[in-house]
Order: sequence, then structure tokens, then C-alpha cells
Amino acid sequence: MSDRRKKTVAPAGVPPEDARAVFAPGNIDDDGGLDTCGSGHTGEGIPAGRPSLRERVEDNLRDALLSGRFVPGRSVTLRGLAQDMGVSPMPVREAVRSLAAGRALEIRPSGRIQVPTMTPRRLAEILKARLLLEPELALEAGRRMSGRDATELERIDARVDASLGNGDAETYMRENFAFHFHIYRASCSDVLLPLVNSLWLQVAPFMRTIYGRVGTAALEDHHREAIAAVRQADPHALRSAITADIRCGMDLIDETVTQPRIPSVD
Amino acid sequence: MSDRRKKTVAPAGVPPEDARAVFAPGNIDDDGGLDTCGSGHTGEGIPAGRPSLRERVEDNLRDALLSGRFVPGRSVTLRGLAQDMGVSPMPVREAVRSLAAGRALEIRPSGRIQVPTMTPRRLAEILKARLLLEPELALEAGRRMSGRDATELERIDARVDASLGNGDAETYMRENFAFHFHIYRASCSDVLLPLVNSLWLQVAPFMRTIYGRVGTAALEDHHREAIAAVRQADPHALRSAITADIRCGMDLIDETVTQPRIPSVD
DNA sequence: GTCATGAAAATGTGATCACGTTGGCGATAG
DNA sequence: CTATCGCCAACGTGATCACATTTTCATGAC
Repeated sequence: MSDRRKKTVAPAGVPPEDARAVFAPGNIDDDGGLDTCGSGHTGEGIPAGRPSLRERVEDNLRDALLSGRFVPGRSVTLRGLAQDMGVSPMPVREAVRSLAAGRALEIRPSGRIQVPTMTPRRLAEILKARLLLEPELALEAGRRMSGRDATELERIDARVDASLGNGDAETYMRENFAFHFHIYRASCSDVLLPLVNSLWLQVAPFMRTIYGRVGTAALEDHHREAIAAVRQADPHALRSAITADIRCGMDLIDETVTQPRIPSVD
Repeated sequence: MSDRRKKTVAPAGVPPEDARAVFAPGNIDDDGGLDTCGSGHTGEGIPAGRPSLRERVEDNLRDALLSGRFVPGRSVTLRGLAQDMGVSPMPVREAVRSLAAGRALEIRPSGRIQVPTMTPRRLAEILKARLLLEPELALEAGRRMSGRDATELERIDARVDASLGNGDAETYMRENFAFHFHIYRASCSDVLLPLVNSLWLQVAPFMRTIYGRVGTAALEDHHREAIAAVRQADPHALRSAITADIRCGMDLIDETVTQPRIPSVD
């Protein structure tokens, strides 16, 4: 109950701080993300062109954020990340700057970099923003998705359920992200999609600490409703399913972070 | 009517391209922007800490974008901007990367940098996003603004009207931005505000070409309604005024870009 | 035992250099 | 006069270095 930080709701005192095992040294994985418009196919329309080093580093950081390998409040350094990934600090600088522009990383007044901490106020704002944007994205996506997309969603959801059974929070977060953004990408929105992506990057590290606190067993989602809506080509049902799913995840937080009540969204 | 580009709606062929007079050489102006929460005062709570070179460059670029000194499709270079501002290419790289992360600048597959071009589809998406986010921001802001804010808004709106009379599109855009964001900042939203700011940065260069096409005389806004709503402390009226203002500006585009009809927002 | 103090290690910033690639543009052939 | 080719200037990328600032931690005083 005696937390050194004033109104930070996230980790119980920024616990590990040792953790250097976020990246395998010298390992730079490339994994496609945030393609403009999937069009239902799994293949890529553009052969990736130039896989710049900066891009790879940024993707790695994004994945670390989205899968919860970065704990809120954790400080990261340019040279440290560079060494972990086996590159010079240069591409890391640009990647971090790019992420920081979307509030996915925080640059302290001193210039030091850290994973943003969460406050009840900020969490409520993110929830509001998600509820404003994601259902709209889902509605538009629902108009463009096919039965093949429903099948793909089922495949992803199976992995979500499996990771829930295993208690593998990292895989759960990655697959849950994949589920939502397979839908959102179908909207072919170049404007809303990056905004929503930014919101996920901001909230993901905090969600990870929540899962670490309550486990993944208690998680329930509305993925099946969403899949059914896609299969029946019912955009409004898909929209409702996504809305319910977002509220569901946020209710979990509301129950977890009991003592500092999260302000309702109106 | 015969445009070389396929579906780009913006400038009539990327006209000037000579323009090097966007920045005064060696001149780096600092101008506060996007403060977290104005709280109605004009002063700054934080004495700005470290005015890093990168920050100054980024602010300059932002201002150039928001005031329309950058034409859509115009290509910019790291070394060129660096020379114009009298700095090394280094801080420009990070500033450009930061702006590009918010889609305010576009990095072509070749790596070249340019001001993004507009398409009817993209414009419709930005409109939808603005209509989703900005009224909500205004609603929250309306709950926190005071009579002193109304007075400040009147002062800004006077400058808006003056610039409309002069036909000074740059000043108009800057002051119109100041008007809207004086309201939005009052919402004290650290999440929605950057998202909306990103949308303005994306649409501003294109708006500038519109004003250049139809002049500023035809512009009408709902600023007076907004000011009245603030003075009467009526958040919902402020919300409505902002919604009307956004639609108004977009209708102007709809009339200007006649042939490709902008899809309604549903 | 607790707090202040100082030196040393480490951090972000900015500048400069080298390199592979791209884009513009003039020369040349048709 | 138009189209094609090839060259060269200019670009972004990444690496390395120097520097001012900050953090850290061990030492010492109270």
C-alpha cells in the first residue's frame, strides 16, 4: 500500500529492472506488421522493398511492447538496446524517437527513455479513445471481410484460447493483438489504423502487468461473437462484439485495480 | 481536369517545387505548442527545461506544416532543411522521423521524404476521425473552461477574422489552429490531444491548397457559437459548435473538389 | 543508522564521415 | 522534336566520436 510513486497505478514499484533478457543478443527478427490493407490474403503485395535496420529495430521494439516484455516504468537506453540487438545506437535512436512520437515510449525531461507508466486518468482516456475508434474501424472492416477472414480469425482465436490455457501471457497478448488487427486492417484505413495502433502500444505494457497480477485464466473475450458476425457478414454485429470486447478487458482492470477507482468514461 | 497523377486530389501538379523560402536561413524560432494542460493561463508551468535542437527543428516543421508552407507532394531533404535552419542534418533526421511516425511527413520506399499527398479516400477518413475525436475533446474541454478562456478565444478569433479579411491564408491557418487547440488543450487529455494533433498535421497542407484555390473570403466557421458556449459554460453546446465547424470546413472542400464526391460519415 | 557529498560511469545529443542507392538531367540516337 | 541511355550530383543510412549532463554509488559526517 505504500508505493513510492504518487499516482502510478501500474507495477508494484517497478519490480524487476534487472531484466536484460528482452532481446536475444544479435538477434534481429523481421515480422510484418500493420500492412496497409490485407485484402484477405495472407501473402504480401509488396516484397518488403528495403528492410532497413531502423525498421527492424522498430518492429522489435513494437513487438516487445505489444507482447508485454517491457514493464511500465522500466528505463531503457540507446546503447543497451543497440547492444542487445547487435546494432549501433544509430538505428535505435530513430526507432525510439519514432515510437516516442506515438507515446509508446516516454522521454523524460532529462532525456532518459522509459516505458510509460500508467495513471488511472490516462487509462480512462485510452479506454475512451479505443471505444470511439475501434468499433468504427470494426464496422467498416465488417463491410469488407469475407468467410476466409472468419476462418483466419478462428485460427488466431484458437491460439488465443490455447495461450489462455497455458497461462502464456506473452503469446496471449500477441495473438489477441493479431485477432483485433486482422479485423481492423480489413477496413483499409490508413488514418484510423495507425491511431488505434498507437493506443495499443500505449496500453499494452500496462495490460501485461494486469495479466501478471490476475493470471490469464480469468480473461473472457467476445471473439466468438466477432467471428460469427464476420461469417454472417453483419458489420453492426461485429461492431457490437468489438465494443463488448473492449469493455470486457477494461472491466477486468476495473476489478483488479480496486482501491483507486478508475473514473467512468461517462 | 487532366491531372498527371492518378487519384491525387491535392495540388494542380505539385506546382512550385522551387520554393526554398520556407525557413529563414539560420533562423530557429521557438514557439510553445501542445502544452499538456493550459489551465486557462497563458504562462508556462514548466520553464521549458532543455530546448533541444531537435525539438526546435520539429516545432519549426510542425509550424510549416500547420500554416501551409509545405505543399502536398513537395519533396524535402534532410540536408536542405538542415541548411535552411542552420543546423546539422542530425537533429533534422530525428525530427523528420518523429513527424513521419504521425503521418505528417511521408517516407517514400526509396527513403526520400515528402509532404504527403491527399486522396479523396484519405480525406474522408481524416474527416471521420476528426468528427469522432474532436467533439469529444470539446465536450470535456467545455467542462473545464472559464470565462477567461472565452475572452482568450475571442482574442484569437479576432485574429482569425482579420486574416480572413486580409486573405492571409498562413496566418488564418495558424490562428484557426490556435483557436481549436486552445479549446482542446483545456480537456487536459494526454491521449486524445496528440491523436487530434496528428490529424491536423496530416490535413493542414491540403487545406492550404484549398484556400489557395478558393481564397479565404468564402470561409465561414462556428467560432462565435463556440465562444458563446464557453462563456455560458455549456459543454454540449461547445461540442455541437465544434462538430458544425468541422463539417463546415469539410463542406468547403466538398464544393471545391466537386467531381469525386466525399462519402458521408454515416 | 541516516543523510549529505563527491567522483566516476553512463546517458542522450549533435557533428562528421563513408557508403550504396536513387533521381535528375544532359547527351545522343532515332 | 522525341525518346532513351548513362552519368553524376545528391540523398538517406549507419557508424563513430566528442561533449555536457545526469545518474549512481561509495565514502564520509552527523
